Amino acid sequence: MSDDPRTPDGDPVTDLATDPATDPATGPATDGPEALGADLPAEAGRRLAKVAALRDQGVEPYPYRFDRSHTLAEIRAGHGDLEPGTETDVRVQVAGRVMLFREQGKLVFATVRDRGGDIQLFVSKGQIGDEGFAAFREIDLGDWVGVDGTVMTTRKGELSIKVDSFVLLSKAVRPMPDKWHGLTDTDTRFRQRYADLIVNEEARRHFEIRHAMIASFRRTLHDRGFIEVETPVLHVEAGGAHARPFITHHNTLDMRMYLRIALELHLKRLIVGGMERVFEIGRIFRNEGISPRHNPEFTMMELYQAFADYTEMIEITETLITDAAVDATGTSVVTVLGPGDASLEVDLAQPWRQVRMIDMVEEATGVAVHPSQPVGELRALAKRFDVPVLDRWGSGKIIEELFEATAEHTLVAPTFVTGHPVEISPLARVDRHDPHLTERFELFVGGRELANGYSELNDPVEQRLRFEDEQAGKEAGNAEGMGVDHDYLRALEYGMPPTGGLGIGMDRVAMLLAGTTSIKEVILFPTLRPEVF
RNA sequence: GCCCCUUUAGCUCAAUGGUUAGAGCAGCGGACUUUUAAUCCGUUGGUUCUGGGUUCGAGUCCCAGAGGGGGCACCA
Repeated sequence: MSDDPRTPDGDPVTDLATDPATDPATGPATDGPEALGADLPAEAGRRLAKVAALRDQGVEPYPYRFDRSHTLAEIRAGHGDLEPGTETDVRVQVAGRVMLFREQGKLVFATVRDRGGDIQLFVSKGQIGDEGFAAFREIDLGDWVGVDGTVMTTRKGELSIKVDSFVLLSKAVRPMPDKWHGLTDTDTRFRQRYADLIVNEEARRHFEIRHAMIASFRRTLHDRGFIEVETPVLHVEAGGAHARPFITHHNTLDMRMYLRIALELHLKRLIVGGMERVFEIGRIFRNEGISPRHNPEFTMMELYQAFADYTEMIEITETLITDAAVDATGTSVVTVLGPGDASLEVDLAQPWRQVRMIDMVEEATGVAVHPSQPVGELRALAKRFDVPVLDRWGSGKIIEELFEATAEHTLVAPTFVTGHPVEISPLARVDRHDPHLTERFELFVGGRELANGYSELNDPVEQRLRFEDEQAGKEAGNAEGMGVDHDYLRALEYGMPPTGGLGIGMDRVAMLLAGTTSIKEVILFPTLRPEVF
C-alpha cells in the first residue's frame, strides 16, 4: 500500500496547475507509509496536489476564520417564501460543506450544508468572474467553503445564494461516501462516526434527540429544585449496583482503583449532608458483555430527593420520560417492538401500569411466590421452567430469575415492576407492609429496563447487615457482589432523612425516543475492538 | 465465552467452481448559463478481510484467524 501505484508520466491532475511542483508523482502523498490518505493514493494525491497548487498561488487552503452573517437555517427562515425567479439585494455571508456539485457550462450549482440545513449556491461565470469561476470549479465534494453573495431563487424556485466571491475554508483530501446511498457499513459508521454524521441524516437525528432528551431532563429537575453535582469516577470500592467493574491503578498512590458502576452511594452522602435534592448525569462503566443494548460505558441519571419515598420517584420517572419525549420528538407517542418484533405505538402520556414482581411471576407460572417461601419450593418451580439456579441463591434471587425468564420480555408498554425481594435490593428500604419485599420499582418499556428506584434504606444498622450479606455473597463467588462501604455507613450514622432515589439509563431512553434497537446508534463512539492500521 | 450471518473499487452493490472480477456514484477528460442524486459522451481505478488447503482452474468449496452484525450467556 505504501508503494506509489501512479504511473511516472503522471495523471491528468497536473492540468490543474502547470507548476511541476504539484505533479502527484512527486507530491506529498509519497512521503512514506504514514502519508495522508495512504489507503487511497489516487484521490488523496490528486487533492493534496490541489492543496500544494493553492499554496503556490498564495491561497491558504486552511484559513483561520470566516465571519458568516447567517446560518443556512436563518436564510431559509427569512427567505423561504420567495417566488421562483426572484433576485434580491440581500447580501449574506454563509459557510458550509459542499455536498453536491452540478456543473452546467458557465454555471455551477453547489449544495452546501451547515449544522442546520442545506442551501444551494448559484455560481455564474458572469457574476463571479473568469478567475473566480475557474477556482470554484476546483472545489471538491467535502470541501468547506465560505461565500459572499445575495439571496435569490432559481426559475424552479430553489432558494439559492448568488455567489459574488468565495473562499475555501478547509480542503478535504479524502472523498465523501456515496452522495446518494451514504454510508451503510455498520463497522465504518461506528468507527468513522464523523463520516456517518456527514452523510447520514438519520445519524444526526439520533444525537439531536439524545441532546434534547438530556436538556429536557435537566430542565425538569431544575424546575423541581434539584441541584446538579459531580461525584468521583474513580472509586476505591465499586458499589451501588451489582456489576463487574473496570480495574485501574493510580501510580502516585500506588493503589488499585475502580471505575464507578453507579452514582448512588456518593449522591446519598450528599443527602446526608443536607443538599436535599441532587442529581448527576454521568458516565458509568461495567465490565460486562457488549450487545445491542449494552455498551461498557454508558450514561446514567441518578437523583435523590429528601423526604420523598418511591411513590414520588415513580411520578417523577413518568414526568421526566414523557416530557423528554415531547421535547425531543414533538410527541409523547413512541414506537416499541413487542413480541415477534411487531412494532407497537405507545402513548407515554397514558398512565403507566404498576405490578408487583411476585404477581408477575404468579401470572406467568400459575404459582403464587413469595420470598418468605422455603428456598426448596422455589428451586423446584425454577426447575419446572428451566431456569438455572445457583446454590448460593436464596428465595428472593430465584424469584427475580423467574421474573426475568418468564415475564420481563412481555413488558412492552411502560410498566413499573415493584416489590423486589430484599435479597436482591441491598440499598432499598423494606416495604412498610411486608418485611420480605422492598419499596422498589424497575421501569420496563419494550422489554428493556429503563429505570430503577426506591425508598432509600437510611437505617445505618440495617444497612450494615445488608452489606455484610453482600460481602458474604461476594466471598461465596458472586463477582457482582458489593463489599462493605464503611465510609457510606459512617455517613448514614450521621442521619440521612427519608429519601427517594431514582436511576435512569439515559442511553436506553434515547433508544426509545430515537426508535432504534441498537445502543450504538445513540452513543457517538461506541466501544469497538481497535482498528488495525 | 458459545452459535449463526457477513466482509468484493473511495462509497453502494453485482458476479453457475471456468476468459483479463463488473455496474452505479465519486474521480479524470469533454459538452452544456436555472440544475436538483442534473444530463450526455469518453475514461482511470481491485491484496475479492488475512493465512493456509482442495482443484487443471477459487471472489465462489474446505480449514484457521481478524473485523462487524445478530442470538445465547452476563447485565442496564
